[in-house]
Amino acid sequence: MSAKYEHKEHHKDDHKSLIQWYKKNKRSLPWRASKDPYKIWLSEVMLQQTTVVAVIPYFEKFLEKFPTVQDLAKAPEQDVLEAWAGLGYYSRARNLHKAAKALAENGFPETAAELLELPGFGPYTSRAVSSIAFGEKVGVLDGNVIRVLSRKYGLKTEWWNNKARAELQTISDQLAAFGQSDSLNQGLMELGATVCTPQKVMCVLCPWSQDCVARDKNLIEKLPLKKPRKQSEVWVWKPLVAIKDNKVALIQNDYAPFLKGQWIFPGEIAMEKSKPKDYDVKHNITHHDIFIQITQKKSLAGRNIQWVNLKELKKVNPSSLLQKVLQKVFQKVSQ
DNA sequence: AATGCGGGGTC
DNA sequence: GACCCAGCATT
Repeated sequence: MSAKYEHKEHHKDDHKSLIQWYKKNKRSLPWRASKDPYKIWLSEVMLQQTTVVAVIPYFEKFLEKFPTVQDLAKAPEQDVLEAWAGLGYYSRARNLHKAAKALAENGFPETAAELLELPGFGPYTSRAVSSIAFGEKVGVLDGNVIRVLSRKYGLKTEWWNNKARAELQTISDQLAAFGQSDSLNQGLMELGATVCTPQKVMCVLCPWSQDCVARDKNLIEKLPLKKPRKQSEVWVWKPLVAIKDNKVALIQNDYAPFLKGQWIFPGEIAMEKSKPKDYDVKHNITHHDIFIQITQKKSLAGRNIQWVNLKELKKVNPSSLLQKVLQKVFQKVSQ
């Protein structure tokens, strides 16, 4: 054990104060009303890169459509994607569906190690489901937990590096090992989401504020360390948009550096030094800043073209990029 | 180890 | 409008 953790030994009741705080202050959220592993899992996957506010309506609707893991397993993938449309990161939905097929058959394994074998279950989701639904004494490590632990114990951990990240995982595991790992893990995340936030930190509400290294040493703004970022690139995309009989012409993307292999409008794309003066729509995919200049066509020919009904578009490609472009096209028409 | 995947929030 | 955010799969 490194010297860094010895600090922690001085505060052996950290887990108790956090759990007590969580039980008193937790928000009432739809997925907290149940111990059903399916619902816990669904919420964790939806919450992976999305905010609580955005997730709630999707979560409710999704469960109306697919009330059990068996319902999800037997649904066509396109229906699952449609229910996910707007949430982003659509491979999450595809993997959710794949895993549902295995889970519907055999039921949920109750340990993180077993869950980890399933598609879409990484270290975080496996531990979240096993601890929250089944009480396994394993700690979670997500962005919230990284922030809380880095500050509380004053750790300058380069958490994006796997080896360094393992140190934080160890601390989280140690806290969970005391018991009530469900409340402990959710407490860590709740604290990070509501009190120990990236900005406007509310230490006055924190159960750990009396013994927080970052607070003592005025390091709140410095921790956690920031991951170095890849510089963003400016791309100008000139899609050809042809609409006929409520159908739109798409090709399988072999020319743009984003959404590879997915059905998008045909057209041209180029990387530029700076953003163009005129554009119709702007979209962002990771480090691609995409400036879109739309060309409307009366017709389009080519053997690779697929004409997709506008009502079915979200099933073929749920990305909001296409929705944004079409919205602009209809806006132009009505002007 | 590095890259791709999207949408939303903040200032 | 510029900048920030992060879990999982793939390569």
